[in-house]
Amino acid sequence: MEHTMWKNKKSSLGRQKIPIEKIPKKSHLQVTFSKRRSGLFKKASELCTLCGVEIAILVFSPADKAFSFGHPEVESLIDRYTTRNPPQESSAHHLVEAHRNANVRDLNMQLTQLFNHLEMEKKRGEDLDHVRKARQRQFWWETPVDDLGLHHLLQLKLSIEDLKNNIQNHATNFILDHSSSLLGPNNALPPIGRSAASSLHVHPNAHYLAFPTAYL
Amino acid sequence: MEHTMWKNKKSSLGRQKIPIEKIPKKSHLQVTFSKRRSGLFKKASELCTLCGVEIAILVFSPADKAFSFGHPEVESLIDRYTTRNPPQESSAHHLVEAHRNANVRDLNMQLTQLFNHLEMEKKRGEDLDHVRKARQRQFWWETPVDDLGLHHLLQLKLSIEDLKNNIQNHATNFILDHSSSLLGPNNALPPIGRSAASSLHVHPNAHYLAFPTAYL
DNA sequence: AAAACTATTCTTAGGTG
DNA sequence: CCACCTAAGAATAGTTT
Repeated sequence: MEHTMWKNKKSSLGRQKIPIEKIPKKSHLQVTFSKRRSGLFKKASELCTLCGVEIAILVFSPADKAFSFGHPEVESLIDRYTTRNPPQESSAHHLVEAHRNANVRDLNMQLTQLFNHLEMEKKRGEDLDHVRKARQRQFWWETPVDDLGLHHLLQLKLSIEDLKNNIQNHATNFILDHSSSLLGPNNALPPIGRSAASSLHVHPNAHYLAFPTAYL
Repeated sequence: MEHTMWKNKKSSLGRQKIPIEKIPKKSHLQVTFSKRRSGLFKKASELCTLCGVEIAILVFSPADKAFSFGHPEVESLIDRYTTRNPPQESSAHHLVEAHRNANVRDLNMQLTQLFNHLEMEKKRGEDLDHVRKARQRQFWWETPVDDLGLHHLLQLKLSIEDLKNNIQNHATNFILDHSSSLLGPNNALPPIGRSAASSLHVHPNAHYLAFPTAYL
């Protein structure tokens, strides 16, 4: 049977050392990606178990496919993360002050960028977490996260752009008309912060907003 | 010098197998957490380099300290993830439907300008990052994000967050006041979305940003 | 394209300074 | 806390089925 089993020829050279740099061969890269990804997720799960920590991992392949690992759940951990790196907001009356003489352009500019981060603030809708919770059960790290209705996303994107313009409009009018007063305590409005942008981002990788971390 | 070198006593038993379950001893757990966390981040970084993928990792310790790894950046990856998993859009959608017809056109113009500005900011950031990258090739995940020095962008971020709250408040009032009606012929805004355009849709080079690690 | 197989490299538990 | 050490255990590159 063995064509080359003469004497002690090894059936495999075993693991070879490879340089940590981009793998040129595409097929090879794909295999490595697969293996190492699951290795990474396994390590993560072990760390979760051993140390009782919570971990979320997001991976975007070169083809822009998304994979994720999350214990207990990606969504809730993202929420926690974004909550902790708080946008450091000012108080409501400060806002009124700031925008009393804001013009349309400023609003527009900020509004557009707002949408890049709007997702981060939609965490009020925790209802969703419950829905998702049921989905992943065992070997959660093996679940590809990718398949979503692109259709739906595009639709949503349009809606949001419309919304953006409308809000702009009304905000302008509002400011002009009642150029003072009327801002109650913030935080009154869960619903609007809930919108999603499209999968076709307006920002490739956009501005680099980083907050220095100061945990606890 | 060797206190226990008598005969062939081994100086170490080497790695012992441990069960994958919560480590009971707290001090021990902390050490393992430290070691394995950096191991995990190293694996992630290797995967990034080898396969050209983008990865974000969030870790919350039992003491609720946050650690993160991000290539190119945690925030932008989170953004991408949440964008692709649209949480839900009921309320926003209603709002959108309610205000289909706005004076889209001049907003359009402004937004176009806006995007140009954004491009500039982005380039600035990339340039800065390029410098950084040249400086630090290895172990970039250990690089604190604080010295990014994108003062301008941080400032911008603040205004965004301010505006966000402002808009929310305005929207709240608006919704309360005109809680229905207002429908009209739609008139979408092709230019501003420029989603399909994607002229700068590939991130040429990543940014090596990570958050400094805190201690348990 | 996925699973099995190996030989090798890599990671890390346990210890010391 | 960190860096280093040792050697056992794990992960995996390359190959085969």
